[in-house]
Amino acid sequence: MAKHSRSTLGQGEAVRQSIVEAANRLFYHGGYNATSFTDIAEAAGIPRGNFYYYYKSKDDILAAVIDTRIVKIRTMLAEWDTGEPDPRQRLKYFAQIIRRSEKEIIRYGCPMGSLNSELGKAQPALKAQVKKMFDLFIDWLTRQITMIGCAQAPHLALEMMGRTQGMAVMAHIYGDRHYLRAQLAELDVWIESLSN
Amino acid sequence: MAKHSRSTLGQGEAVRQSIVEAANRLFYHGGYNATSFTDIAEAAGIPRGNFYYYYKSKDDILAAVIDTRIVKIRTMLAEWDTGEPDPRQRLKYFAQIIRRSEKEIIRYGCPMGSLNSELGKAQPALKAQVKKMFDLFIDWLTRQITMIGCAQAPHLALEMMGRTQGMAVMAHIYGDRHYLRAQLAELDVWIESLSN
DNA sequence: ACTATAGTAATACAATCGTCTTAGTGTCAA
DNA sequence: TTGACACTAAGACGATTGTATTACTATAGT
Repeated sequence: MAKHSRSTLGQGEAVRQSIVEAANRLFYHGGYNATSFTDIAEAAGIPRGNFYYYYKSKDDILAAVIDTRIVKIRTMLAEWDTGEPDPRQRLKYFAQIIRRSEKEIIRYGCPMGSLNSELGKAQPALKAQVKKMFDLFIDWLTRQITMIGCAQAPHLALEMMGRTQGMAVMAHIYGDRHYLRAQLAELDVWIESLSN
Repeated sequence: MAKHSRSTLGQGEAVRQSIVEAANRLFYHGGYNATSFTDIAEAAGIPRGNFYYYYKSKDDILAAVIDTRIVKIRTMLAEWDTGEPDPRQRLKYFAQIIRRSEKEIIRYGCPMGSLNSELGKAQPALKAQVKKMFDLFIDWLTRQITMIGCAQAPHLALEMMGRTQGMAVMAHIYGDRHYLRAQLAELDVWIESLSN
């Protein structure tokens, strides 16, 4: 369909990207196992057979999906680090991304948590990939809490992450917007109460 | 293999039960979509073709699995209700079942939460089934908290359930026994602090 | 002894799965 | 003009999916 593609190099890079974007969305909205090659191909607008040229297995696609998610997360956290000096405020940014994706969380749960739920059971290699995303957040949270001056920062980071996972699960099950908001408000209070 | 089965009626009821038990275990340990008819048949020790006699679809099996889970939960809660007069202590029983299934939760996550994660995305009929299990707990928790005399009991029930879901997710991701125990200890403190 | 019935065993079925191959297109450097 | 190369298009591949049918065995009531 593209009339004249960029000349010199890598016009297929756009296709590669559209595959990953489609897969990312489908994995999130429908789950990994429930999403077929055909689904991804259709969503990405390429013929099914053309797939192997870009990714040689479904696991490969997942790896690519997770890699781009990781890059996005890293970028986001880095922006917060440079844009906001107060670690406590940074933690509130973290809570803010949940508020911002309220609708999607209610519909599909947490994109990281639900992926882990599915892959963490019997696919250890894929689980390790998913864990990387969590590590990113946990490490960052730990750093912020340490900067605030709390002892037990790693433990508190896990606790905070656990809270968000819990509220995502419950909001997903009950489709309850108000519960989610109330929990997030309490999370803000919790953040405020840090540094004893 | 069974030499002489019970005479009068329903020797197939045992088979039915073994199918549900096998399916329950496999759905929990491997996930619903990742578990095939063949897997269940093998685990239950019956030929694949014999399946349709008992359950006419995979969804039917899931429904049966959830039904037996619901019966178990209902029984357990009823036992607590009759065996323990103090609602606060009953809530601690609830926390106790998590402690008791520590190993499985770390390996496979919460059997209810992970099922919802998988089925809640794009299978609304099955999601509704799963939600029934949560309703059972939420209603019971609400009743206990009401008995204690707290205002906002429904909200607190959701919060407590959310906490347990969160810790289950995190414990599953990080395989962390100590985190789980610490969180459960904090949950006990939280229970103790109820009734202002 | 006969028949209805409950349950077993084996397999057929179309559809779809993830994977892989092959033929062909268009573009650019030499 | 040619050949190399990046990419596209179509479909074959065997395996497995969930579903369904059929023939068989054993038993129990009459």
